Amino acid sequence: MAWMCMRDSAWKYLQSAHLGGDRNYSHYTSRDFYSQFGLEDFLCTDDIPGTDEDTDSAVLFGTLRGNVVGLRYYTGVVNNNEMVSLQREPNNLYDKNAVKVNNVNGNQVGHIKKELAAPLAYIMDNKLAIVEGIVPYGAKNAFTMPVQMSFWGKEENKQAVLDELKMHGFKLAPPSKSSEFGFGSSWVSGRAGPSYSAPGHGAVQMTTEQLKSEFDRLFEDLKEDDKTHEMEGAEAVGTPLLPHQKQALAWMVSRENSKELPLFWEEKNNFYCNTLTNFAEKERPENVLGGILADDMGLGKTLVTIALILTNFHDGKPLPVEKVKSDQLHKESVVTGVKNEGHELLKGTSCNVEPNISSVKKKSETVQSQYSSFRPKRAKAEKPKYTVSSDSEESEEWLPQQTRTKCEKDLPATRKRSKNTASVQSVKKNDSEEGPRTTLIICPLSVLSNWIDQFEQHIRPDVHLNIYVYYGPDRSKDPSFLSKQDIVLTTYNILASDYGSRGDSLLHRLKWLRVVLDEGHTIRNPNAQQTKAALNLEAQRRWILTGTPIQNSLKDLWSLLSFLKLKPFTDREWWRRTIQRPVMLGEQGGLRRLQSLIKNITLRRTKTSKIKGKPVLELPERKVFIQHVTLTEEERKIYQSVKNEGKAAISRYFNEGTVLAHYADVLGVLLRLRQLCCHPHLCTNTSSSSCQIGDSTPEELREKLVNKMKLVLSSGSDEECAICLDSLNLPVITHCAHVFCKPCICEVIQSEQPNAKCPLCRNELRVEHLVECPPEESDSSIEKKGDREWISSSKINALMHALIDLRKQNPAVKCLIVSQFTTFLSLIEIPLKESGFVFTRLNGSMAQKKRVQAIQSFQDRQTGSPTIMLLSLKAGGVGLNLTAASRVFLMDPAWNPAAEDQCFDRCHRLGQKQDVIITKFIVKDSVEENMLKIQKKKRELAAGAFAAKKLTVSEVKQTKINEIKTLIDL
DNA sequence: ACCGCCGGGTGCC
DNA sequence: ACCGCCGGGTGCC
Repeated sequence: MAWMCMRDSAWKYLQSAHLGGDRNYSHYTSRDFYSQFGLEDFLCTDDIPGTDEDTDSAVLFGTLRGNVVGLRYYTGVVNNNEMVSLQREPNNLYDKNAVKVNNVNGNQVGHIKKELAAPLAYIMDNKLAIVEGIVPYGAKNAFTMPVQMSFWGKEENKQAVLDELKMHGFKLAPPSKSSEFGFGSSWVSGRAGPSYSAPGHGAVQMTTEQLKSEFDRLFEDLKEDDKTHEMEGAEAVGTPLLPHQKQALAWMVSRENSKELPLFWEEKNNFYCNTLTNFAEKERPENVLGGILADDMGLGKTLVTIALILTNFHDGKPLPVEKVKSDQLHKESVVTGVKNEGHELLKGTSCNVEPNISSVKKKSETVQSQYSSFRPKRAKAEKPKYTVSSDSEESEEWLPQQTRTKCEKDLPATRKRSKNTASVQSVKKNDSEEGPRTTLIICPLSVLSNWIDQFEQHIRPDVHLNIYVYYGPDRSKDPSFLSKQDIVLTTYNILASDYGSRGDSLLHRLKWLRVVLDEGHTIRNPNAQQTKAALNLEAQRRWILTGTPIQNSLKDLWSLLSFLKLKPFTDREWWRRTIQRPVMLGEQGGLRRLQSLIKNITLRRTKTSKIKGKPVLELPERKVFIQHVTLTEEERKIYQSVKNEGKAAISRYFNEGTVLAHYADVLGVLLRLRQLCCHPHLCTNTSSSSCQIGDSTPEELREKLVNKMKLVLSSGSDEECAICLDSLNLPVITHCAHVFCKPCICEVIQSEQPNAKCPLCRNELRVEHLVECPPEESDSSIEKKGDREWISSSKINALMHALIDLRKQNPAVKCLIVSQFTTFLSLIEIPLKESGFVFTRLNGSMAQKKRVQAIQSFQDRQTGSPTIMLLSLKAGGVGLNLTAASRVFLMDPAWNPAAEDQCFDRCHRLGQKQDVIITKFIVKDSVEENMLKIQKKKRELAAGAFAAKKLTVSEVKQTKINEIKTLIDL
C-alpha cells in the first residue's frame, strides 16, 4: 500500500524481473516505458486533468535562438551554459508583451528582444508551451546575449506554437538529438560543463539493462557509508539509544554541523557554482542543515529527534546536565518580575501553580515543562465528518496524566535548581548573543500528545526544558515568550490557520533554531495552505520526519526539498528542469542526480534493515491464527436470506451493467452480511436505498445521497478517492452516487467545464450537485440498540470462550478486541462486564482527553488496571502505542489487509516484550472467508512488482467489480 | 537631393 | 555597441 516505498517496489521488481536485452523502446512514450517497471507512478504523475501544470506530459517542440537585451540595466549575471528563467511581465510600461529573463537566483538579467517577445507572450499567456532558456555563450556581454530556448508543451498545442512563431517570422529548430538545446555542439563540449545532457535521448537510447542498473544503483547505498557512524545521545537523553538510533543521531548531528558545500555545488576560482544549472555566485551557498529522516514507523524517529535537540543543543554542544545541590533553594531568584502574560499555562486544578511562572525571566536553562491549555478540537482535516465540538471541555484535562503529575512534582524542585553551575550560565550567555534557540516541532494533532509523552519519557527528569504547546485558543501571542522556549510544539492546522488568517503569524515572525516537520509528507501538496505556511518558516536547521518517504511521485518530493531550502530546488522550475523532467524522460544523468540527492539528504531504514547483520529491531514474534466460527442454525438462516436477496439484486446489477452505479447499494449488502457474521443486532439498516433517484424531491434526493455516502464511509471498505487515489479527504457524493474528495472533484469540474463528467461513470457533474457529508450525529443510535434485549452470537461466544481460557492461564495478560463496528464493541461490553473483566475502550470518535485516559489506563501495568481494550479498527493514528497488549482478537476482517496490519502494529512495536498472538475470527462459508481471499490477493499485489502502482480509473473499476464477484460468490 | 553618403548621437522592455 | 538605427548635415571631380 501507500507506505510501501518506491525503493522497495522498484528494487523487488528489478530483482525478479525478466528483462529483455536491448530492446529499442523508441516507439514507447515514457509512461509506457516506465510502466514496464511498475514505476510510472513514481516517475510520472496521474493523468487526471488539471492536477498540475501538466509539465509532465510535455514534449519538446523544438528550440530557438533568441537574444536577451537590456543587460546593462540589470544586476543579474549569468555564466555561459547557465540556465535562465523566462517570465512574462504583462504590466511592463513599454511593452505588454515583455518577457524578462532571470538567472537561477531570480535576479533579472534582461529582457527578450521585443520582436520575439511578442509571440512568446502569446504562447506563454495561453500556456501553449513552457519556454526554458540557456545562455550558450556571451554571458559576459555588456548589452545583449544569446539565449537558446526550448519549447515544451502538450502535443496538441505544438501546431499553435509553431504557427504563432511563424507569424512573427520565427521557426523552431526541430528537437533532434544533438541540435536541441544546442547541446552536443562545440560550445558545450569544450568545458567540463553542466552535467545535464540533451533531453529526449534517454527513453530512446537507454537500454533496459542500462535502466535496470540505474535503478539498482539508485537506492543500493542509501543506508551505507557515512550513515553507519554511531553517536551516543547526550546525558540529558534519559533513554539509551539503540544502535540504529545512534546512527540516525550521528547522521543528523553531522548534517546540522556540516561545513561542507551543499550537494551539487562546487568551488571554482573563487566562485561557488551549481553543477546543475551552472549558476555561480561569490557568496557561499548556505548548507542544508537538516534533511529527511524517513525511517519506518516504530524505529524511533521521535526519540532520535529529541536526542538531536538535546545532543546538538547549542553551537554543536549538548545541553549540559546540571549538577545541582538540593539545598540551593533561592526561590526569589527565579520568581522575579512576574507579570501575567495573558496566556494561561497549566490552567486548571492540578497544575494551577503560578501560571505566570512562565513569564519569569529565567536565569538558566532550568525551567519546568510548560503546557498550554489545550482544547480538544478534533483534527478537522482528517475526519471531516466531525464537527468541532463547541462545548467547553476543561482543557487541562486533555493533558496526559503523567504530564500533570510531573508538573506537580517538579515545580518546587525547579525552583531548587534555579542556581546553576557556571557551565549552564555560560551557555545561556552565549544564547542571547547568538540568535535563535528554539526548536519548533509541527505535527498532526493526532500525534501531539505522543510528542509530549515522549518528552516525558526520554528527557532525563532532572533536565528541564521549556516546552510550550502552541495550540488552542489561548495560545500565546507573545513572540518573545515563544522565542524563550527550548521547544515549541504545534500542529499543521495551527500553522496553516495562523499563516492564512493574519499576515503577522507569530510562528512566521520568529527565527527558529530548528524546525521539525513530523509526518512531513503532510506538506507534499505544494498548493496546500499548510505547505505554504511551512515553506515560509525561517529556521537555521530543518528536518522532515516521515515514514512514507517519497510516497508516489517526484512532485511530492519538491515541497520537501523546498522546505529544506536546498538551492536551487526551492524554485519549482529548477527542480523540474534539473531533476523531475530528466528523470521522467529516462535521462541517465537525471536518475543519477536524483539518487545522489536522496542519498545525500535522507536516512531511511525499514523494520527489516540490518546493522552489522543484526536486524534493526528485534521485535518479539507475531503470530496470526484464524479461528473459524460456525453460525448457529438461526443465525445461518438470517444470513442466508439476506445473502440470497442481496445476491439477486447484485446479479441484476451485473446483468444491467450497473454494478458500479449501484456501488453504494452493493456495499450495503456486503456490509449487512459482514454484520450478520458478527451479531444479528448489528444489521439494522435494512433500508435499501435502491429506489429511483429520478423521481424524488431534492430534499429526498439529498438525504438518499447522504445515506449512501455514509454507507460507503462507514462500510469499512476503506474507499479511496478515484481521483487522487488517496483516502477520502472532505468526502462529497455526486448525483451519480460516487464519492470523491471535494477538492479533487472540484478541480476536475473546474478543468472540464462547462461539460464536466464523473470520472467513474461519465455522467454530468456540477459543483452545485455535490453533496457534502453532514456532521455526524451523536451516538444515540447505539444507545437505542442498547435498549434491545441483549443476546449473544456465535462470534461473541467464541471470543468469550477464548478470553476466559486466557484469563485462567494468565490473568495479567492484556488483550485488544478489535472490530470495525463500534456497535459490536458495545454489544461485547455486556458479557465482558458479566464475566468480570476490567476493560477500556477506544473509538475513533472519542474526545482527545478520553482517548488519552483510555490509553493510559490500559498501558498501566498495575493490578486492577484494564486487561482488555475494545478498539475500533481505525482508531488512532500510527502513533498509537498499545504495547501492554500481547493478544489481539480481530472480530471481523478488514477489506484492506494493511489496515489490519497497522492495527496489529499498535501493540507489535518498539516496547513490546512478549510474542504477540493475533486471533482472527472468521465465519465459515461466509463473506468473511471471501474477504480473506481478497486480502490474500492484495497482499500478493503489495508484495509484488506493482506495489506502488496507482491504478487507472478503469482498473479501479475492474478491481472493484472483481472484488464484488468474489465476495458474493458470483 | 523627393536621393546617397557621412559621421555623431544613441541604445531594453 | 568594434553593432544597427536615427536623423541632421551635406552634396561633382
